Formats: sequence, C-alpha cells, structure tokens
Amino acid sequence: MCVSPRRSVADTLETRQRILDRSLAIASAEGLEGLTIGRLADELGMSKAGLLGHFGTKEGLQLAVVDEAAAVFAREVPQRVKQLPSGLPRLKAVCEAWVSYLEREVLPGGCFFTAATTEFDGRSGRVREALAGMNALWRRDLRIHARRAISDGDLPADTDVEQLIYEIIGIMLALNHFLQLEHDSSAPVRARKALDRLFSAR
Amino acid sequence: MCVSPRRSVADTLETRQRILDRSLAIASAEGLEGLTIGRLADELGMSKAGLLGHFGTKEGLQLAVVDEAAAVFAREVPQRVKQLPSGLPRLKAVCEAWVSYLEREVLPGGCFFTAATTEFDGRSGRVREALAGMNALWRRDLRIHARRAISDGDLPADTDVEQLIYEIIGIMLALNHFLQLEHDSSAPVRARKALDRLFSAR
DNA sequence: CCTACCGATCGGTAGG
DNA sequence: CCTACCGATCGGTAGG
Repeated sequence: MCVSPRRSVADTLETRQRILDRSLAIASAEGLEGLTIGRLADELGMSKAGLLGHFGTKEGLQLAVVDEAAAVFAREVPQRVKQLPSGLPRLKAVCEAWVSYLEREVLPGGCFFTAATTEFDGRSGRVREALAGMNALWRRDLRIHARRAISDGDLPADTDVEQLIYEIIGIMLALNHFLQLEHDSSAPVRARKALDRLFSAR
Repeated sequence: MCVSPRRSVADTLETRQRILDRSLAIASAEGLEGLTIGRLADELGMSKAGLLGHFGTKEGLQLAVVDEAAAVFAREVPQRVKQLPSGLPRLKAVCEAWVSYLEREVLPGGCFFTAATTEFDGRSGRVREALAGMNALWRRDLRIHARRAISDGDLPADTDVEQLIYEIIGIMLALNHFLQLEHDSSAPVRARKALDRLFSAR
C-alpha cells in the first residue's frame, strides 16, 4: 500500500510544482518548443505518461509554464514594491525591481517572457494568446502607475503614457539582450541610466 | 544528358540561393531550430540529401542562413545610407533605415537577428558565436558613426557612446516586439519619437 | 504513477 | 541531384 502509485492531493501538487520548476528553467534557456516531454521526464526521473497525466498534452504543459512564469515574475517584481503607493515612486520602484530581477538571473536563460514571446510571436494558437495576454496585463499595470504619476503632478501633464511604456520595455529588452548574449555586466548600469533619463529629462 | 542531375556552377549557385531565401523566411518566423531539413526540402520540391549536399549538416545550413540574413540586412539598412558622410547625419539615417526595414516587414517573422539571437543566446556552439559576431560588427558600425558625431561637435563631448548604442538597440528591440506580438502599427512612430529624444535632448 | 507501444519526423548516410 | 534507408527522438495512447 505505502509504495503504491496512489498519492495524496498534496503529493500530486508537489510533483506538479517540481515539473513546472524544471520546465521553467529549461524553457527560459531552450525555448517552450525545446522543452520536450521525453527530456523533461528523464531529468525528473519519471515516465512521459506520468508527466503528461498532469497536463494532458504538450500545449497544456506550455500553458501551465506560462502561468508559472507569470507567478515567478509577480513574486519577484510587482509584489516586492506593492507597499508603495501607486504613482511615480511605485513606477520607478517597479522598474528597479525589474532590472534587479534580470540582473540576478533568477532563471538560467534570462527573461522567460522575452524568450517565449519572441519564439511564439510568429505563430498562432493558445500559447501565443496566453503570452500576449500576460504582456498586455503587465503593460496595464505600468499604465496605471504612469497615469497616477501624471495626476499627482510627478510627470508632466502632456506625458505620452504609451510612449513611456514603449521606452521602458525597450530598456528591459536591451538589458536582457546584453546580459544573455554578451554577458555584459555593465548592462544593468546602462538600464538604470536610461530609466533615469526617461523619468527626469522629459 | 540534358536532363541529367549534373548542373552548371551557375545553376548550383541559383539552387543554393533559392534554399537560403526560403530558409531565411522560415527561420525568421519559426526559428533556426524550427527550420527542419525535411520540411525545407518538401517546400522546395527537392530531396533532403540534395539539399544537405549544399551545406553538409544542419549547422552548416544555419551558419549559411546567418550569413544570408546579414547580407539582406546590409542591403536594406547600411547600404541605403552609405552615400552620407559618417557622423550624426549618417547615424540618424542608419536608424531611420533600420526602423523602415522593420516597418516594411521584409521578412515574415520580423527581424531575423532578434529571433535567432534570443533563441541561441542560452546555447553554445558555432551558430551562437556567429550571431554574437554579427551583433558585435553592427555595434562597431554604430560606434564609429557616434564617435565621429562627437568629434564633429554634433553630439556633446561627454556623450556615453556605449549608452547611446544600448538605447538605440532597446528602441529597435521594442519596435520588433510591438510589431510582431501586437501588430501595433503605431510602433514605428514611437520608435522615431524615442530616437528623436535620444539624439536631441541629451 | 508505470510499461509497452504507436506513427511521424528528426538529422544524416550509402550508393549511384 | 536522387532513392532508400539508418537509429534516435518526437508527442501521445492503451491498459493497468
């Protein structure tokens, strides 16, 4: 009985979490398509069938990994600054937490969303839509803080909010690029300098 | 004799070019790893063996595609502004040609180098090194024009050239991101606005 | 959660 | 440039 394959709900959830943790590490470095069932099962010491039981199909696994990546990002970035009131201080703190997140290389392949979005932006299907949705939600967060900063008088009344968001995202994409491709340790300094210029000299 | 598989050198080069054109289109949308020999041979109406004869291995094909992408980029961006003298006018024109290149969606999946670099930055091997080399060569081009702009007095003497390059690359990565993921047709306007701010308000 | 298996496709080679 | 083939791996299923 004790060594039977039947497990408790808690055990099942723990196994599921183990799969997702490993999947996220692999996918950030090798892509969501490079994440194969056989290799993943091998690394986790379980069978492909046992693994697929948790997610149904590879697409189900990919969608679960996207959710897991969002949870990690939320824990590492917005949650760390949620005590600050919305507005310019919060927006600046979000950006600093974002730079720090990329700088600390929490995932081995850098930003999962950058890698996965670039990989899937030319395709169609549920994974692409899930990624687009996460990106949209995150821009919405930034937009709320930027608008509040304007109504607080901390950013000029004529600030182009979508332009601001565009430039923030560019700074973060460049940070990920220089860290991952060039292993350029001065990239975080450059990101911070660009953000300073963005928030002050407008 | 006439319908024999023996072809002239010119025919061989033409076939090679056909393979590379198709490969570049596929790789920009689906990635350099998603470019499979079987599918490519199928789309071109030839055998896998005939195709591999031109490049030896898949890695050989991938390296040839990187070179082809560099040739297309060179033709579409730096070559279009080579008549301008090095310095700020040339740097600005290069950036405008770059924006225009992405805006016109010359390749179906957007910027090949953005896609391929993001795909390979977490790996090792000759393809990764080739991509890193192309990126470095391009930054060198930008650096030369930026330094000339400074010595011409068109940019402040204390301009941080590497910072400038970092920010230009961020603007282009964001442009590719918003075009490919969001199909946001206002992204080129944002890119141009960000570049204006970068070159004037320093 | 497992073993055992499926058809399809992968990169690549032998031989012509 | 082709046909015919190789072993390995892909995602996934049947049955327990």
